[in-house]
Amino acid sequence: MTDRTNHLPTKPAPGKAARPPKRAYHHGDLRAALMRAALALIAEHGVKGLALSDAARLAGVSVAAPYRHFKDKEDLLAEIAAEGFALFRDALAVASQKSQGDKVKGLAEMGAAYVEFAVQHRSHFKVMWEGGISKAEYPKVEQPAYQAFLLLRQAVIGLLPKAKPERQQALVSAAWSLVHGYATLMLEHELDVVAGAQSDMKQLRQSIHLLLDQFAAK
Amino acid sequence: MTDRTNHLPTKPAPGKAARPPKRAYHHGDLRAALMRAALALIAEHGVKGLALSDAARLAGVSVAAPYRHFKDKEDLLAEIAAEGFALFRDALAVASQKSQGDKVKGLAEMGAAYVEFAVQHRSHFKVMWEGGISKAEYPKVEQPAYQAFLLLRQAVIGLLPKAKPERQQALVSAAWSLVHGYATLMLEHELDVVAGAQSDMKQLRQSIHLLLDQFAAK
DNA sequence: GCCCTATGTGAAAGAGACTAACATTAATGT
DNA sequence: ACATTAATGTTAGTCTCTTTCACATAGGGC
Repeated sequence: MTDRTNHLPTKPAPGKAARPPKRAYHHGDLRAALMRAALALIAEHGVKGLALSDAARLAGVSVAAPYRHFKDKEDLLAEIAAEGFALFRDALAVASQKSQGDKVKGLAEMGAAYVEFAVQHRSHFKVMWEGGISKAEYPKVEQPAYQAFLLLRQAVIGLLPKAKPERQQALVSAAWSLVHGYATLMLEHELDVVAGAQSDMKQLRQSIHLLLDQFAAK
Repeated sequence: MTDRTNHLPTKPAPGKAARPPKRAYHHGDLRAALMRAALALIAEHGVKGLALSDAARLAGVSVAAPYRHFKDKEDLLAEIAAEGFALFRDALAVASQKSQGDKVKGLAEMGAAYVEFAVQHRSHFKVMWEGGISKAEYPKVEQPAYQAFLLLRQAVIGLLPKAKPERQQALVSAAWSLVHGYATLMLEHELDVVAGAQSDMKQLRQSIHLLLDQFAAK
């Protein structure tokens, strides 16, 4: 039953003739393989439905093997969350560069990037927000998460540089809440009950502009 | 007043005497007791951390007893979600009545009620949204959830009765996303990184008005 | 080649979800 | 009243998953 030669999408093949991925005892890159396996399983069964033993089986190793690379299951999830937040931060950074001139547009870009990330990295996103990972306990997670927040904050405050701090803070939490709520509701298909025929991303951009354009007006 | 007959911590008291609230075989209202026990445990350890067996122990029965009242653990969670959505819907309904004259204020009230519910019914709210309950599978959950949505939708559309449907829909999803995102981020203490000294609810009302006041302007 | 250590394995303990067979009580009908 | 039946609890056991432990294997530096 257990196909020990199957390392997931086995991507290596950097050389020539694909050496039969016959894995002998040592895997080679089990750590990464386990993370990919976990992500694949989460995409299928949700975070709650992830069994570490399934990830191990999918990677073609014994159920005890993961413990050579992760302290426990939560540690694996934390690693995925950390990776996710790093990707997330980078995506937001790219978006923030896009429209340097038009600050309103820049913020809208960032909001779109926020939601787009959630869609394109569903599993990462779910682990990041509903993985139950305590950021205080995992600095590896908190660090990129905080950097991502700072990018968002900067983009919002850039619109109202002279406003009172309370107003800036209200705006920051409002903008964050808007895009975060949109992303989470969409991932759970809750927004299906709202939408007409338009696509999710079109609907999103409409919502974002509807609200963020107003930010500039003030 | 759901206090039936305090069945939670029951001590057999091997000695004689004492007519302690000795529960004789039949509990009396185990179904409700289990739901309360589960909610208490969820408040402490989160949805993920809930063990059905712990709820049983807390209710003073054997670990098999819950299966006389719930098909499985998910069924218990679905029941809690259904109860939560019913309370939620009622809370939104009350809020929608409050400011019949001023529609903008009415919507702000509803938004505040949304978040206030999340705070005051933390455990219910968490089960409702991160419990992993499929609404298609549990009509008992979907029904009150949909009614709650309709209340929110009605409040939003009431502001723009003549607008084009796409615009109305964008507004509905935006308003929903805003309050939902705010509620979820706040429950996870993510907003702590934003806030100054102001309280959560004050911050919320500021955010809501900041955005919802604009709704009326259009 | 040899040793050290990183990495993988099987076995087993412990916990939680669930089931089956049995026990006790509450309800109901006559 | 009393017997039958339906509800509701219990004990014991199975299954799966998490985690640990002692042991096996391989790769790299000397």
